[in-house]
Amino acid sequence: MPKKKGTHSKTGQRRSDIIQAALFCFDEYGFNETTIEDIRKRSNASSGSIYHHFKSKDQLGAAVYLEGIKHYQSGMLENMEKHNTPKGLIESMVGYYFQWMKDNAAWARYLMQMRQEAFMEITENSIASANKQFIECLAGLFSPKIKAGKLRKLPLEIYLSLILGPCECYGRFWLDKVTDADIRLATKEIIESAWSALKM
Amino acid sequence: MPKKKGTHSKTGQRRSDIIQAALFCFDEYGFNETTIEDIRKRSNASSGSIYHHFKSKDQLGAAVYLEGIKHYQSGMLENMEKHNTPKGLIESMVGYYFQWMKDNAAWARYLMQMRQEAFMEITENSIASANKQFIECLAGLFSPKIKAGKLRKLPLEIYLSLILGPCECYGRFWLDKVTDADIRLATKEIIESAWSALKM
Amino acid sequence: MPKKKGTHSKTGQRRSDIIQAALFCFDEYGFNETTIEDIRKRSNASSGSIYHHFKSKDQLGAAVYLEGIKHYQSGMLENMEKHNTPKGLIESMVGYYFQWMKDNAAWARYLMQMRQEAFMEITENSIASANKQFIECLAGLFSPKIKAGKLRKLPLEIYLSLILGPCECYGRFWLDKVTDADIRLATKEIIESAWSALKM
Amino acid sequence: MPKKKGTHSKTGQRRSDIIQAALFCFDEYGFNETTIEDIRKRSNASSGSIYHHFKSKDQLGAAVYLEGIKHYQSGMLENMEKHNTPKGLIESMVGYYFQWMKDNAAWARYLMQMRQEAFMEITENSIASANKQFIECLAGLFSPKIKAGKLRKLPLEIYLSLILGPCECYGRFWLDKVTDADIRLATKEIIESAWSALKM
DNA sequence: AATGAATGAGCCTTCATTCAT
DNA sequence: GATGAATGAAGGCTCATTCAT
Repeated sequence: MPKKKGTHSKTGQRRSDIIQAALFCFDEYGFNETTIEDIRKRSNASSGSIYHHFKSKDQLGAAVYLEGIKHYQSGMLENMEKHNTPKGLIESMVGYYFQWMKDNAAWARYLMQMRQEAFMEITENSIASANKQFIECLAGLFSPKIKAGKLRKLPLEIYLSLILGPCECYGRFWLDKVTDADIRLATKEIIESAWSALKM
Repeated sequence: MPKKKGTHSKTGQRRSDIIQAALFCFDEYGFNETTIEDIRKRSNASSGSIYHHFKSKDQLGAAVYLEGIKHYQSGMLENMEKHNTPKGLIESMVGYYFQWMKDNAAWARYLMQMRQEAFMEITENSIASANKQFIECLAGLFSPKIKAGKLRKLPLEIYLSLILGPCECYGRFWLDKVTDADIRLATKEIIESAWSALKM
Repeated sequence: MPKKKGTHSKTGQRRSDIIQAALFCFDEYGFNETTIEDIRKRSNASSGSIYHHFKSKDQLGAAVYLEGIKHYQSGMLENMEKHNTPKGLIESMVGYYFQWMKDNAAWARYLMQMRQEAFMEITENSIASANKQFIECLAGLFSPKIKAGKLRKLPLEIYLSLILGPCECYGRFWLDKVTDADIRLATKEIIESAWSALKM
Repeated sequence: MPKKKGTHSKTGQRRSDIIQAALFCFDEYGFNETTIEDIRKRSNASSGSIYHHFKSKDQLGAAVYLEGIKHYQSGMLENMEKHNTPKGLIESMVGYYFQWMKDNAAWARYLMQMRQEAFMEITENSIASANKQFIECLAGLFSPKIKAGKLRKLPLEIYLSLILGPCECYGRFWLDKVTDADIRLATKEIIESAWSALKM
């Protein structure tokens, strides 16, 4: 009877294991410093198996990235739709940002770090289109409030900068453990700051 | 059979050339994708000369980083000291941030990208101590205003997040040319947002 | 686009080929002058394959060394056990020494040359322990004869110096072809010299 | 007033310092592992100065070697001439061997280790001719005793093997501190062994 | 689907050596 | 004679990727 490392053709367990192992390693050592061998060890897969599921290391990196932003973005949008008031949108963005960050610290760090990487090109724009769609959804949520005169008419980039910019900055403090960061206070202050700037 | 490219024992010209060449390449190709050969070509130095001035590629990367933050941080502090009023501090931070970013786009991109890298360890904390000193200077500037009741008493991380967080976020849009970003507008809005949140 | 040169998962043929190629090169050019490329060419392995089997060039050097002394030492002990009389031990040591040297000239040169190298540290004392065991076995063979009053009671180092010291010295003459060395004569003389010094 | 590291055009102090520093490093790290930089540091000379005195690293290595064997060989011959009797020659060789080894341990180790190196070629046979001359002198000392029927007629290689072979072997034990080696005993035993083998 | 030995291009780094001062 | 920044050839080693099994 030959070896078998796992049983499950359909579940995609192996694929999922590899992604989790890769995320762990990328977070621990950095993407470039992580070798396929590292991922192999942690996932209990063979290097051949990794290449069976992902065309290349970059593809794997992109897959991890894509899985991360999809999770993050869809969750945020869901959350915003539940609190679809002018202030509620802002509150839910900030609130969700920190919540997701705390629940998915490794992913949060990875997404921040990889933002600049040349993944767009590799994934044939899966990532770019996810981002684009996210932006459009956000626009779709804010737009009615602006038209209704509840929020100021400003470019979306300003909205994002005032709402998520501080979150990212504070989030990095928290992730780096540079501070014993009081996320509750930050949440409150960032919301107030953005609300006072964006409300009509 | 070495050629000599010029002499300059004292000027440190060679060292400076290498740093400039490295910055250019790191920005153009990314740190990991840049080879010593790339830097050699662009700096007109030999690989041996590069290693004469920097112990390793990582050390060179750290030196570039350090030079960048020192320039950025000292400039910002200088600027703030010239506008040492409660609102002036905020205005000069935001204003300087964008000004420096526009004047030093390559460095700005490099500093953002490399933030997470393991340079701290290599430089024996030159970077960490530069950051620490910067933070302390900022605290030293804000503290009197807070004590005088002109600004709210909040952790410095909140101050930084509300002032520089949006700058970074918007700056990234600008650097990525994702938008035809109106920096003037962003400056105004970020200042107002932060001021309304931090003023007493 | 790798070529395959042949497969042999279990046989360890590749590993063995590399050791043989390395020994040849080390003997021909010297350890330091031998490049991995030299060994690669001669073994028909890829450089990657060499590093798959040996962690480093030093490790490879140590593996060659270890294989050599194991062969030499076990053969000598075997031979001595077959001639386990007071004089027989001495005769078989000297006889085997020269026989092995002639049959394994490259290895003999390599062992002599590398004796001082810092291999001990690398191999986590595989070499040191092989030597220790060899010494103990020798002691185990001589000891009964000494206790039985057939051989003089002297430190083992003296035994080795009087028996193998001349062999090494003469062996070096032979290996260096400094002389048209008459090994038969040397064998006879060395045996007599040692025997007359060590017998009771 | 420019720097001056030492004053002495004629004494050859600098050259001598470099040789001493080189010997120390070669003994400590091995010839190949020693860099010019190591020697530079220890000798307080500049790399340029080292190359002013020696054409190359190999030349320096050879110079150290040559200085060593000249010292060793001339001392041994001197000593033998003072005890120019059949047994006296053997006694003085063994006695001097150990005495010199103890007084010049670093040199002794270096000479043993470098024996195989390709110095001959570099030094235009300075070493080879020193060796040749040494051998001839030895032959010149033993020859009369052989012709006078006081010592057996055997090839010089046998003489050397029986007298110096054991010395080297035991000397190595001593140098490696493998044993708390009793040199007095070894001297006596080696002399007796050689004498009984070589005397008529 | 899985395995892991094998591949080899490529890169960082070392270090003996040179030479303008 | 001395200096040390500069040179660049050379080589050890890594690691993403392949493929026979």
